[in-house]
Amino acid sequence: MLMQGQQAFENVDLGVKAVQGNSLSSLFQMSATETVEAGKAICWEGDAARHLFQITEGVVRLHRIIGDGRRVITAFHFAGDVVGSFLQGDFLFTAEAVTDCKIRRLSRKQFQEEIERSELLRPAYISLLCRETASAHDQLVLLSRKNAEERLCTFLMKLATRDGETLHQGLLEVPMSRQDIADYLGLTIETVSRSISKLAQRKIVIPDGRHNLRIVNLARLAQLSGNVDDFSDRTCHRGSVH
Amino acid sequence: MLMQGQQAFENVDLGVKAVQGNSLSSLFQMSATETVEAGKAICWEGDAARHLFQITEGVVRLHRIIGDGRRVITAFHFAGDVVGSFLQGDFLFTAEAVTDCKIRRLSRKQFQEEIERSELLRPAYISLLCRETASAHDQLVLLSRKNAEERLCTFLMKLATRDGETLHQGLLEVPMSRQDIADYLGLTIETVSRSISKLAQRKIVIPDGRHNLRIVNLARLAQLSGNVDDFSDRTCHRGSVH
DNA sequence: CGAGTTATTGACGAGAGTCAAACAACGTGG
DNA sequence: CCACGTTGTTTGACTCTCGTCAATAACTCG
Repeated sequence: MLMQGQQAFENVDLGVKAVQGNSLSSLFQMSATETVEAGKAICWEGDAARHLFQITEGVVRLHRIIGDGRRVITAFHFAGDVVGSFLQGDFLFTAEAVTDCKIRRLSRKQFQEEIERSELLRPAYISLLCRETASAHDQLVLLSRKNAEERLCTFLMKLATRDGETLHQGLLEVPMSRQDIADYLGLTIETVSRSISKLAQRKIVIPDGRHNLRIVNLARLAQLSGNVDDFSDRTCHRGSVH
Repeated sequence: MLMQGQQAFENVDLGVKAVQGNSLSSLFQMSATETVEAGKAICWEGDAARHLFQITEGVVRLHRIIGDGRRVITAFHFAGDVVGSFLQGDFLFTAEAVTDCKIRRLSRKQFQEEIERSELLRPAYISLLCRETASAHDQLVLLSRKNAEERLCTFLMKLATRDGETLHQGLLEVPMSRQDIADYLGLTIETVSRSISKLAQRKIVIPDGRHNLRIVNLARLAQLSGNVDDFSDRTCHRGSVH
């Protein structure tokens, strides 16, 4: 669901986090960069989806609210990702900045015209849609059949191995709050917290403040994620933290 | 995730269940019809996805197996639906016939060429992909935050209100087994069974054999499905049993 | 440094899973 | 057409994971 853009990236690291490279990115190049403060919304569920967004910096969460206020985070998106690619009418989610973000905006009309026009962009767009769907299916599996620990490990694995993420001595930044993680994994904040504590006890990770985790044993984390052939090819090319 | 094809359908009821109408269907017209016995596989997870399929008759389930044999059904597909639209490399699921089926097959290569060629088919295809993703997100919400009863009611609602389904005096055919339903809803067979029994006690549905349910109180079912504005527009145009 | 927020930990309970037995539906063959 | 075996479903008793509620601790920011 996220990192969608990234498999196609050339990802030349430009010192800072590299963002360019995805051919769809070129569409957003000419748009002005907007700044979104952490916690602020980018768009609202139910509103007409008149724009798509590309994140050039920061992390964004997409969520839906059901009935009595239960919140579901359907995806996290990172620098380089496009938000709203699969919308046809209204926004099906509210997008909010997890951290301070920089984004670019493109009208859906223009986006569609450009896609229609360009023989090059079209396959890139279709490919993106396909990967979004595939990612959503991965998340279905997680929510359907994995226990709390497996969910958390899957999440951390994806964060740790996502393109554009480089772990310096295993240090992983986790920008989202426990509540965000819980709502993404279909758990409660307490269960997320306990699961992290258990991993810490077993010396698989070492928490460092709220938003940093030192990954001591990535291989073990992969095993615990409950994926069939953990940490082999699959974990990599299936990619997406989504 | 499923019924994807159907929103675009004109769905003229031809006495039997109508299947034609979706513009993508035209692609499969020239292919020979194959017969697949109930329980038999149409394609396997991990194999190269060389074909797409259209179901012309019957019901199909898509599933993935995780680690120690846990099965997740990611979607059910019905007559008119296209299976495999969002694949790029390998099949990400095994497709099996729930009932005896008739299907048509089209090579992915040819499909892609035709899509590229036709100004008409392309938006239809993109639209299909978008709806697949949107449907997957609906299922994320279900698996993430709904309890057993809500899951079951959501499922029955979608079955009952899906395009191409006409309830005669509330009689709903449920072709899939309890195990299928359980694996689709992220529950066990026992929990599904108990949930149905409870709905029956409350006279909301009346079971009739294994594969029939008389829906006595559709409105109540909608309320219990835990969707915000149940049974109003949303339930309908969001559609998809998926 | 201190108020407010976010995270951790513990005690407890509920909802769904597990195991096992009884039961109903279906298909086959006599 | 009915007996019988097979398979799928229902129901009950029990267990366990995760959710709930509540208290404490850690971080953040003015």
